[in-house]
Amino acid sequence: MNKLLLIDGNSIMNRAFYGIPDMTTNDGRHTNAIYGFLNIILKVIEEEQATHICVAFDLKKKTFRHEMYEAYKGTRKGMPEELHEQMPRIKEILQAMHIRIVEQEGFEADDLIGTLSKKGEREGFAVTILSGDRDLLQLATDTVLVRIPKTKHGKTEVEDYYAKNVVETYGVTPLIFIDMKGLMGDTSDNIPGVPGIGEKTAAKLLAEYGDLDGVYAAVDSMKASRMKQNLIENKDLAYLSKTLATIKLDCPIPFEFSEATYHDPFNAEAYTLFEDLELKSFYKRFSVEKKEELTFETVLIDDIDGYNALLAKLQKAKEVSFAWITQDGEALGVAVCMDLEHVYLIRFMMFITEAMVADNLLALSRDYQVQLACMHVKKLLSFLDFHEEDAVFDAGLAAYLLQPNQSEYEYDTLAKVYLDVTLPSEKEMLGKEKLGYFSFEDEKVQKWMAYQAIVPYKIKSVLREKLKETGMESLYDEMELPCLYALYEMEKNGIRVDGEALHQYGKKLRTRIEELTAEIHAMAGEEFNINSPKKLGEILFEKLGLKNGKKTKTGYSTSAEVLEKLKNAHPIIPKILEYRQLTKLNSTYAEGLAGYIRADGRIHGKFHQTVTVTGRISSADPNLQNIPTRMPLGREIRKVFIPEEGSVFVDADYSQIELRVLAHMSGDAALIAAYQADEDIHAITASQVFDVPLDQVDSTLRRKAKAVNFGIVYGISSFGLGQDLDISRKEAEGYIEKYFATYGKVKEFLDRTVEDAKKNGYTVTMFGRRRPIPELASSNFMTRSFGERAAMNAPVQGTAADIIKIAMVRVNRRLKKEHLQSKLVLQIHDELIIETKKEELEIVQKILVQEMMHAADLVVPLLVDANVGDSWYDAK
DNA sequence: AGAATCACG
DNA sequence: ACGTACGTGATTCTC
Repeated sequence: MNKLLLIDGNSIMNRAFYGIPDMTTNDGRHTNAIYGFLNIILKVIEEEQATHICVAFDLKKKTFRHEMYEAYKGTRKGMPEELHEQMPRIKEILQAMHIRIVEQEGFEADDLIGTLSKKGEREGFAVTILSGDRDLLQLATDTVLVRIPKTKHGKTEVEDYYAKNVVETYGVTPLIFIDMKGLMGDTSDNIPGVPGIGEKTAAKLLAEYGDLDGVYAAVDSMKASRMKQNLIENKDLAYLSKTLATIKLDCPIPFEFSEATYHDPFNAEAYTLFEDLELKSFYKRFSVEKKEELTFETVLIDDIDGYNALLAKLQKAKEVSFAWITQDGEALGVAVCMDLEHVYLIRFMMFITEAMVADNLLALSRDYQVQLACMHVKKLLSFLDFHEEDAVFDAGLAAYLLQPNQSEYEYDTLAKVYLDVTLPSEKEMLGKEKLGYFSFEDEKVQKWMAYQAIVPYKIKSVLREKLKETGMESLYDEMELPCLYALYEMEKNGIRVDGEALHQYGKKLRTRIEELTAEIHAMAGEEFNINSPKKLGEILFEKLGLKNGKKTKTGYSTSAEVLEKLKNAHPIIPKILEYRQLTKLNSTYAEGLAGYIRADGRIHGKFHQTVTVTGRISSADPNLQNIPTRMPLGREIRKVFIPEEGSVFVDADYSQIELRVLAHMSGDAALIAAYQADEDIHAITASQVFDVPLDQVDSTLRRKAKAVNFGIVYGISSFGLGQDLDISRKEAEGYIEKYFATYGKVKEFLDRTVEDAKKNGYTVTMFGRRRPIPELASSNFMTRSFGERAAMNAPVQGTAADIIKIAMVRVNRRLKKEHLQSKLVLQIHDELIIETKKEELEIVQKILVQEMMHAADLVVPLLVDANVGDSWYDAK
């Protein structure tokens, strides 16, 4: 039997748009609705095994029913621009996929679907209607199925309705469903209905009187009530609503279903559109061979003569790019490229050893003046002993500066952005394949290796050019590229951890956790998983009946913020708070860190340079930038981070670097004066904002002022500040106004920053680092507001990040140049830690403090606090 | 895979 | 009227 699928294009696009987070192509075109739409319809097409498909759309021109509504109540809201721009694109895609589009001037999509469904039924199709709009339920019959997709916890589930299911759910038949809409209205569909009548009442009335006419025939005999009054007063509205809700079944349809067969959707034409919109998850559905847009020849080098001949050519080349091919920390070979026609794949083996090739590559840079390029230099340094002076071009790093909001910088992404070429990703090429000696003979593996060498070769000049254009060339050459070597040092050095002490700490925690678990279960009267916010919420707010079920998203919030307010409501609350704290310390730190201690007794975490949008470094595996310090018990962990024998830690951190940067960038005289006089900035702010003489500022006022200062740096909002200080929005508003009255130039600076960012699409730090903020162009208030706050924060946070990068580079250089054995071990955003040989303590501490203080020339001093200790705990 | 929570700057 | 502080990463639970 032929299956006809009728899709309500507008409503599904709408659902997809609001259900899927924003997605854009690299050049900023929105695709979330298209993506969601295709996902839903392809899923349904597959389930239904549809043979014929029509997608109906509304045309822009207003229809009769719209006009009736607008006559009733103002103008209908248009769709947001981000959705609007996706409409022509989805139609283009459907066309390319040979899916019939139905549009008729003067008719809405649901009228067309109604008509088509009747026509389909008459012609013997099994008809399925897919819509996000419950209005369409009136079309359900014994054979016509109406399917309504719902997003539940991120997953799309589809509700199915035949006529009998409509009766089960709403208590009325699909035809009477229209009358029901007439009575109850539908806010999402802009149908007014009769005031005071909702789903329950409407169903009751219709069950009793049959239909709308029946209700009104009997209205006079009803006993006096508010409802009766409403019915009588709004009779016209009820009938208007019914007309609004009635779907037409007699539109002209100028084609036959034979012209709507579903065939060959994943063809070459469709592929180019999917590719253009970067809808990668659909690529695999296409069987068409991908066009090879990067043509080159791979040459396998696996004998010494071949290698020597290649090496001779490389030594005469001007530019060479390469990729060190590794798996699980083991090097297999190297891909090399010195022209656009060939990629040489050097396979490590008996006579072509890794060490030899590594030496030869280093020599290319050092002895033959060859300019080298590759993708992720820091990852290579454990194999190739490049130094800062070698100036190997890092395509990934350059691409990060140009677009720091990208999630990764692998060859396929770089090729798409800078060459407009779509290459299969590593995952697509290799899957879960394990590489080995014979992989060099596999064509796919060869391609994968080759891409990693040829992509940097091809894009290097483009990246250079763009860095110049955007004024970020010196940022790249003088800050980011050298910084990578300092970061590598820290990764290589690692930090020593006392494993036994860590174990003892964990043991102490676990003992207390067991006690707490028992106490909490006893108080709750049952055993349950305290780690499950869902279960915990049920226990607290249902079983124990605690009042504050206030914050919800997918249930009750049980965050510390909420629990803190309930502290005195029930003795179980403080126990839970303590339990939370201890389990966090145990799993993330005590147990988590233990797994990272290597044979050398040290933890070698990773420092990522191309992750944050603002220019900061991030730390992972493990994250060493969020080791506890704020709470005493958590802070204890820092005692297990210790220097090796004969060394101590020197720990130096900037004092309020972001506020100082703000003072400099805004040029605010009051703020600058305060810092130049080395005043307590939070106390000064308190005195100004709260109109209190400086000597009468107590700790509470100072704390509040500190929160205001933080708020300024974060892109102040009265709501956020109010939340943080637990005061009213109004009160917070007052603080902010007073702050800006005191520091007028700061306000000017923040306003100017947002304005420039809106104009340019990005913010800029003192050192030229850009952060794109596409959210500023959003038509969505919330998204745009976020963009504004981010714009206020980015130059400040970013400049601070720039400054400490400069300091790191200079400190690292001096340690090397002065042949010191001390080594950088950690960077925590405004803090640097050096594991210092005791005999070098004096000089190293001086170097660290001096270089940090003078890393940037601001109009206010950059103050640095330094401490020495036998553990991280003691050095802070 | 994503949400909730919480550790840091 | 909209519903929020900026920037990260790890763990656990839930789907």
